[in-house]
Amino acid sequence: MGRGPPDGAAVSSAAMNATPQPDDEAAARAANSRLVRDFGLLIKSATRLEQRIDGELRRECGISHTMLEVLIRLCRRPGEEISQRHLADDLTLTSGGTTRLLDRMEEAGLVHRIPSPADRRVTLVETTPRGSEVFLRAAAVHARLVEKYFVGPLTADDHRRLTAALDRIDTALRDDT
Amino acid sequence: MGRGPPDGAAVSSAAMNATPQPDDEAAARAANSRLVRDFGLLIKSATRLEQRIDGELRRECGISHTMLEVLIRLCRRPGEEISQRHLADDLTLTSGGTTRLLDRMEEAGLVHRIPSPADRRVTLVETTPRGSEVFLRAAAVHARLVEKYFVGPLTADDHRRLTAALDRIDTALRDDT
DNA sequence: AGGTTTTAGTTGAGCAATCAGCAATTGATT
DNA sequence: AATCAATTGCTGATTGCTCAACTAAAACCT
Repeated sequence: MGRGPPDGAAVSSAAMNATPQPDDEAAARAANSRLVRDFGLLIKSATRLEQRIDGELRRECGISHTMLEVLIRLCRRPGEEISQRHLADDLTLTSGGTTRLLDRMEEAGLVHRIPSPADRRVTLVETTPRGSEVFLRAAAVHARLVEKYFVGPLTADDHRRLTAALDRIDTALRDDT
Repeated sequence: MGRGPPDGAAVSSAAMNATPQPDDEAAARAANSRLVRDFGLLIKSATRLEQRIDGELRRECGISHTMLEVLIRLCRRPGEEISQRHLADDLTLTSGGTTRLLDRMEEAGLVHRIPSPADRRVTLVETTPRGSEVFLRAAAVHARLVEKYFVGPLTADDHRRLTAALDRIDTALRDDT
């Protein structure tokens, strides 16, 4: 009653399809490749993780995970000038997406925009006091979830190696184009 | 003219905000936490990776990464009965999302739906010959990218450990509700 | 100077997902 | 056998992004 197919029965329906294409075998081989599965796992677990934290943040703090990422960057070094462009690059968003994200955050009273005195094209983004406050609550939720799903299942060594590996992957991605 | 703030100047604008809230310091501390950054890296690198492969697949094969994930599952064990529900769970999609995803794939001639003879609520999904064919081309693109960004930057040992770690994370996520 | 090219941000249109609500079918309870 | 609960897939409305076209400002050439 385990996971594997019970050998014969399940295969019957597709066998009626016509001549068993030579493609089918090749496709089955490709689909069962180790790398394909591993890669899928990376994407899937990251997606699940983000969905989980996003849902929890929305429920408990009323902000999305993306908004939290913005607040993280704005709170990191208070007073540092951060432009929309900079945020867009850092968050892997387009400039248009960033515009509207900040529209929503501004409307929610979490940030405000200030035209840069040095360059009249750029607008700088700052947290409001309310932004910092919401961020603190969100950070607590975040910490709890990270603890549970990211730290809990891993040894300290695993964690260190995982981070290092991701960092190399991320660097490779950024360096290319 | 480097990256870091030139010490005094950048801080001035925020300092005018009012009384320096005690929150600000706490927020800065939280934002600089090691875990926050590591977690962000996981999400970000996975996102970038998926965007990259998604774009390449669309350009070269005309399908999205999500569609590829569907084809992988349908080709893995040809003849195995796979319901929409099963796909939805496996892809971390809602049933509504799956319905429309399969609508598009059916329209593109990649899959077709068959009502299950055993349970008239469920509809089964199969690849068409064209689906297998497209999958083969997509798998080649996929393999090239996985090789470049997932295998290239890592040693074999890193890769093995990374996968194991992700598997534990994914399991923890699934086991919890 | 003066004209071209690049960069920052906004906007309209479109896409792919979500959520919430629905009908049909099945299984369980009495 | 009749009801009630749970499950499957579909649909309208909404969300949050992308892409492409646009304006304004700055940087770069001769």
